Amino acid sequence: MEADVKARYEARAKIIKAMSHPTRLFIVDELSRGERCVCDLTKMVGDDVSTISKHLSILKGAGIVADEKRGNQVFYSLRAPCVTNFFSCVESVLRKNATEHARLVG
Amino acid sequence: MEADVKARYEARAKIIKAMSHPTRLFIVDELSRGERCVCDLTKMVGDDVSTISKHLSILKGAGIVADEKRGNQVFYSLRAPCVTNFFSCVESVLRKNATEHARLVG
DNA sequence: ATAAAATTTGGCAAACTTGCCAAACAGCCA
DNA sequence: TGGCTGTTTGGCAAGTTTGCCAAATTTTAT
Repeated sequence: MEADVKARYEARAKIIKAMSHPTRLFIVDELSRGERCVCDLTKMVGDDVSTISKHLSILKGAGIVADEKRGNQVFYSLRAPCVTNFFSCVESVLRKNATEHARLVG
Repeated sequence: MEADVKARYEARAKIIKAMSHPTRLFIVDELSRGERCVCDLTKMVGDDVSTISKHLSILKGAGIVADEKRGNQVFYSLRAPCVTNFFSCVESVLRKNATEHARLVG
């Protein structure tokens, strides 16, 4: 594969990779309902706040979320709401997988 | 997060994770144009055939592609063509990132 | 049977990811 | 100022992913 084509797929993969973690997917789903501060997300997920902060910085680095500081809180919001569209496709794959599995098991 | 909710996001993440590699993304893109044998994909990507085979088994394990053996070749095809929809969103994020970057650099 | 072509599997080292803790940093208020 | 709350960063150990090679497997052809 030529270097420029490869670079293109690497750039694309970086964005998808940012979504490829259960916690980050949960965060994206939650942000689709409106902005949330780090403290809210931390309470919901239940991991250490430093862990949540790092997940958020990965999403931000990919350009998927935006952050805004207000007072001593940081609010995150979806910068690319279209990522929400991934869910319906993913759900359809999961349903198809479940059906196939049921068929094989009998 | 409750165990069942967590399991749900893990299942979703597994599918997105399967797409989160440049080579696998290329393969999905290529398969959107029709089925391809492992040998075709290997030539296009230029990695070792065992590497391509492993990427394909990850995509298959996620339920994204299907395989069919014909003669001594194995043909892969998209089992979940909706994953192709990811690309337009990813491209829009990349464009937005590029614009933002240009703005910051001046 | 034997060989050749296509694909998968096992194994391994290098690189990357994850999630916790502790420490640093920033903003607010007494 | 000092302390408090909210967030980010550095560091690290454990786990995961990647991509190559060599070996095994499967199918076709001689």
